[in-house]
Amino acid sequence: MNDPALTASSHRRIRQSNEVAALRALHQFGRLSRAELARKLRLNRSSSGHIIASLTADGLVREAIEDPPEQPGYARVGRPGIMLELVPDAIFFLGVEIGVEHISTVEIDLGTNIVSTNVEPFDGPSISVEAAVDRAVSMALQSIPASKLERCEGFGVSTPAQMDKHGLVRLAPLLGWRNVHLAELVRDVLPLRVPVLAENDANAFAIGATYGRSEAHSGVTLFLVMESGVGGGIIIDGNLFRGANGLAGEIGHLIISDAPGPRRNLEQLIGLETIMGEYRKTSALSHPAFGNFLADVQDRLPSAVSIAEHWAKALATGLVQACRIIDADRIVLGGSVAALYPLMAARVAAHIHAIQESSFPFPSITVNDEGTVGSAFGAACMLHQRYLSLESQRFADDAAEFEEPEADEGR
Amino acid sequence: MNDPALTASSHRRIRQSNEVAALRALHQFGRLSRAELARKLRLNRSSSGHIIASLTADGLVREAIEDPPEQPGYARVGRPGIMLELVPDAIFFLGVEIGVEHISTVEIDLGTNIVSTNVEPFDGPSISVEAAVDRAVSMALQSIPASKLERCEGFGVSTPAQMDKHGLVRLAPLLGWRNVHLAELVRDVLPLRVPVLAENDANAFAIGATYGRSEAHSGVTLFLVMESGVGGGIIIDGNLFRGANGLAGEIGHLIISDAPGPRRNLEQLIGLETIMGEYRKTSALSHPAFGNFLADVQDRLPSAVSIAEHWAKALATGLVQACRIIDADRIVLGGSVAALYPLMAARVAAHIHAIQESSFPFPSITVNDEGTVGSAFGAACMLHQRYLSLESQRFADDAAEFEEPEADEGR
DNA sequence: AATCTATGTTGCATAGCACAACAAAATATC
DNA sequence: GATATTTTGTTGTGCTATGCAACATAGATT
Repeated sequence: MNDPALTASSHRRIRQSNEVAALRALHQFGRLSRAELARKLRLNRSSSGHIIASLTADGLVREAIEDPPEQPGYARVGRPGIMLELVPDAIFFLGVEIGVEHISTVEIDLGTNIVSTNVEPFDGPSISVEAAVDRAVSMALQSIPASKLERCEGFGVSTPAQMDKHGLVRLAPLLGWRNVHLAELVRDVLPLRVPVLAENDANAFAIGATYGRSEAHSGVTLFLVMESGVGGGIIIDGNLFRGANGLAGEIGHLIISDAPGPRRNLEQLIGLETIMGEYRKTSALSHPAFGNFLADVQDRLPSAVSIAEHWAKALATGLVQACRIIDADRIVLGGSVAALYPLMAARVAAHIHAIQESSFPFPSITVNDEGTVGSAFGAACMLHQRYLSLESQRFADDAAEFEEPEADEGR
Repeated sequence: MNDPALTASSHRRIRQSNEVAALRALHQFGRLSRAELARKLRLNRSSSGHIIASLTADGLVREAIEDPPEQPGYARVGRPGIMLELVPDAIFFLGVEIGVEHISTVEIDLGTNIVSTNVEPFDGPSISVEAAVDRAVSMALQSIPASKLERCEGFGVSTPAQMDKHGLVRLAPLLGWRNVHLAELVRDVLPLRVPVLAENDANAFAIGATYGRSEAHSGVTLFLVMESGVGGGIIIDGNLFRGANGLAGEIGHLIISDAPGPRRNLEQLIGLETIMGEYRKTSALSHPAFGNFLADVQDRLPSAVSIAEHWAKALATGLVQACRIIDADRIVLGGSVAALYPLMAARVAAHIHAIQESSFPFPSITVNDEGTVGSAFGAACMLHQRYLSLESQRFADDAAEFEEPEADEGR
């Protein structure tokens, strides 16, 4: 019923769709002239001009002041186009991550540049949802002057929880939440009437790590976040693939039951705690850090290398299993444990080769080195993505009537 | 560049998009009045009327002659609408499956009804690609009168092979093919200028089993085909998810390495050959068939039950692994081995419960009882789906200019 | 029979795009 | 250096599909 493919185009919709396409093209390619835009969007130069005029009037696009640095060989015949660009500070989006031990907030602008961040320690398990939301919202708004607030166009929350696409948390074991409507709670507290989205932290991280990257714009990206827990997310053609319950890509709970004894899942084999638990047994240091472990691996200390070898094998097994099912184009590793991968890449590759049948291709593996605010950044990106879509607030004139006149089975 | 989301709507595009939406709505809901259609498509009754007029002129839609059977309580106040329906025999699509031991062909109409089928034995491994294609095409066209040929709007091929979305086969181990452009070969042989698509047999089967089913229209469906081999396909929101190499859902090659010794993949644990190999050891019959095995399981013969129990456990393990990654909404089992599932459903459920962590939901499992032409039917459905999309031949007037003026990175 | 309600059709208004023509700004050519 | 060439941005016109409102129609309701 609400199948977007079944919804008709109308007149307003055409313009909306084309304005959105123009904004996305500018976001994706940086700077374009009207004529270049027209070619990319397969429409007439005159239409392109009209659309740009609308967007300029709205303050979202402007003509770039300085000329692009004259790249050698870039001189083309004909009248040069006037470069257009998004106005970065036209609007902004906020993202917060309510973690177990900290809350992080991020402000990004229309160009998805990080404007400011804020990280504070936090004791998740001992604090109620309401208090956590209060804290997160006030942290996010803290550095925003009142005059700027109205330019906020979205608020995203990420947290380690199973939740549906509406932001209803079914279960957050690490925080002790159950059946709370996180997105609603945020909407209630937030002194702004902007769209609010909530998402699982690993999914949000995956969005943040891929959003705007042209590599991830098409194809399948499997993203892994390896900390004490191991989460994951799948990005298909630039969009998060949530699955039925938002659990798609939760690769940490794959069963890697090579060893006899109790079943072990991937998280228990490649997570930070396992590594450090093993490492502590062999390290000479009294309070070894992960950095010490990395150094020991680099120095080829046998005890450390042995731990890393087990890690590499388990990781390889998990990735092969995942790729048998989703056939990814690329794998991106994130989280602090990902720093171990470059040291072990050859071993992981060898294990992959040994495990999987030779006729299967295997995607490239890269490491993501985002800062500590990756998940909050991703939450903010979700709203940037939404703004650059037909669900954008900019087209909210008739959205009020779209209040689902008929029952719909979700998803 | 060719991101469809970046392609602008133009005038022609509006009408095309709305005609397509109308056709899809009629296909999905069967019969609708103009007013109902207008509501579903969120457009004005008058526009709905215009669109229907176009489609009627094209012979694709007609007013239903007999009134719908007066369902009790269905009498509504106001002038009753005139029911519209697709004209089933306005056009048709052909699908062929080039299997290892047989070739099947199917003709379907605009209502995705099967008009005719044709199955012949075939010795795949000993025959060249060209000969196989020749044979398949002539079988498909065999029963079509020449006068009807021009109403053909698409030709689909399915075969057990790894291939890209353009129909370029990388490898077909069972048929001994390598690096052949299957879709091109068919286009060359086919005496029709219609779209040709090729797809892996399991993927095609998955499309056929879900296409037009409202359940599969949204959400994630994991489809398993269990014969001597075990293939699979993933349908997301009604569309096939191919992955990077068309291998998404190839769950048969998941590694289920519980037992020590050589690695065993799922196919080797739950495939028909394994079951029958074990069964032959215990059966009193000299040439036992799968049906005998099913009967023995039903009769609770210990030796058969033991085999089935191993099957159930391996299946459960594979399904849990798959759902950890794609978080399916539903699982559909197909192929002849699927007949074993109803007898073992409780055991499979018990294993699933034992294997996976309790906090994870698990989708429903159903059995698909399509005939033997499922894969050929699916191949034909792919072209039906294409026809009911903006890539439809009906809009080919400008498609010729769309010849990719600039390099594009595929996918 | 009169009223009500929803459908299908028709005429008109409007919005947005394509097209063509033109001025502008650069390179290419002699 | 003057002219031709190429490409860009703009402007005016025409077309097309939708929206809107009015009306006739066909059944149910009273």
